[in-house]
Amino acid sequence: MTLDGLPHHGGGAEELARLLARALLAGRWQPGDAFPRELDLCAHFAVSRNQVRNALASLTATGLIERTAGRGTVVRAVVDWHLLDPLMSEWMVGLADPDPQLVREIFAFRYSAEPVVARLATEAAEAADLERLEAAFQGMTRTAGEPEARGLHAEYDVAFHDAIYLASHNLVWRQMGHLLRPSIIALIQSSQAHVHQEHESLDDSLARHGRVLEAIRRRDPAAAEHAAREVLRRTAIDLGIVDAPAESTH
Amino acid sequence: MTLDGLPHHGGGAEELARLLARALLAGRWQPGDAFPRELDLCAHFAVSRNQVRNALASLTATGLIERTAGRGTVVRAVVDWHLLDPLMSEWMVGLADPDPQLVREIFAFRYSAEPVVARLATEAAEAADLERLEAAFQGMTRTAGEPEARGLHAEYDVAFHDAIYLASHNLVWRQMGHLLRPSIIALIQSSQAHVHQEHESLDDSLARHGRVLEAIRRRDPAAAEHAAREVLRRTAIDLGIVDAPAESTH
DNA sequence: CTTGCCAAAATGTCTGACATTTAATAGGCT
DNA sequence: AGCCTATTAAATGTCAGACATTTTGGCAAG
Repeated sequence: MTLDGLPHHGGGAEELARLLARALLAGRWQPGDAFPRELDLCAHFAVSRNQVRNALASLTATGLIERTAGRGTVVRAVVDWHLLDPLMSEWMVGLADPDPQLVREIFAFRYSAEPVVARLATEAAEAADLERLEAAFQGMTRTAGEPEARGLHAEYDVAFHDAIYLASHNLVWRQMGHLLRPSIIALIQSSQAHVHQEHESLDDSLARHGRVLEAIRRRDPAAAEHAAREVLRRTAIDLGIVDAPAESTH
Repeated sequence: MTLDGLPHHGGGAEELARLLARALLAGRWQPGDAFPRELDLCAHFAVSRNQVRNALASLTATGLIERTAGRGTVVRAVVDWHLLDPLMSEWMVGLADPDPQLVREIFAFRYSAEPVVARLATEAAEAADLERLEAAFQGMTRTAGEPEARGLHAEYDVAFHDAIYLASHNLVWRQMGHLLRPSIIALIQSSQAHVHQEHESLDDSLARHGRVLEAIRRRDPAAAEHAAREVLRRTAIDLGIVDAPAESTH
């Protein structure tokens, strides 16, 4: 419950918030646990109480902690976290050891949502949206298989899926593009672990992405929905969420 | 651009934030406009700079405004708003004159999302979820048609749809229950306006809700998806988003 | 055993001064 | 005139310290 082992930081309330948030996301405290007091944080990080209070305000706003006058600060349960807050997504990316349960939940959401969004995109996409999809797909193609461009490839991957959400032209759906980055970053970290069938997997994934693009361009709702689901099915395999390609396509 | 006409308030930064947020949501300022300065807000509302800064921090966190040292505070565009932030939903409920475009966007989202969520619910619902659905549905039935219980009926309506999201047992989907309250409150305000075919509409809506419950209880994914879509189709008519029941059921 | 009071500890608030950033402005030089 | 620079003004950001408020627990009287 102490704050031993937390790294120091350069400066600024934002970075302090990020640091504490990542410790929380990594499971450093359990739900219901007492969080360090303001003055202890001030002392440990050598910052003013202002900075600490600002940082804690961010954690409160994202549902990570709950503060009450007189009682103190306690850590909230995972179900109370505001997973759709952009700040939260920012804090999740590059997390060394993300909670596999959380990764699975986010993926399950995407698996159910993205086919619908792809369908919407066939109806709402305009020229600019198609260009964005096209550019992202070509970026993916260009960087595929180059080991040193792994990060860049992931960025194009994020851009591709984000472009689908944007193409839906719905204010609510497009908010959820934030979830993509942590989800996809987790994917490449996971696939870095098991280096099995690297080439097959990538080619297959690329082809499936291409079919989504094509379906949206043809404005074929059923095909887009199906293709998006196929992309995510491939991703599920690579993430190790489903261990075998034993499932049929329908 | 001034703050004439803004009502005063009882006290507390939360209420001040709520007040300013509602003014923003009501379109009091245009995107890109300059927002009042801290000291002006202090003077107008007779509160300390602390309270003002706390309130503005909330508005910043929800993407309503953007602040930069030296430049000031400017109002952000609607596409930058964090519509999925619980605070935002709280601020939206009971808004006197909600932006019809925004209401339509939120409804379009629900129309595409809830059928999928209902399908998930058939697979993931447990006993407690069915009880919650059942209780909400019976509450809706009990309060249907009673003019003085209009607000209570809306609450049961919210509870019913929220129960669907909860029954999906997915961390991301259940976050979106927040969107329901403003959406459904807008509905009853709208239906208060045109008092056409009050009884028919309510009976029909109730029956469609019942079919969702039944489908989830039977664990019939296709039926649940279809029934949820039918509920929202009814709602679309009542909201005046589609003006006629000219569309076929399939 | 209960009740009430008091003290300790935590977060919340206020105030005033100062720091920093940004934009506009005035001035001098070519 | 035109341009570059230094200054000023105006806004948000930060700090430090004292004080207020809320909650909890202990202690003592009944």
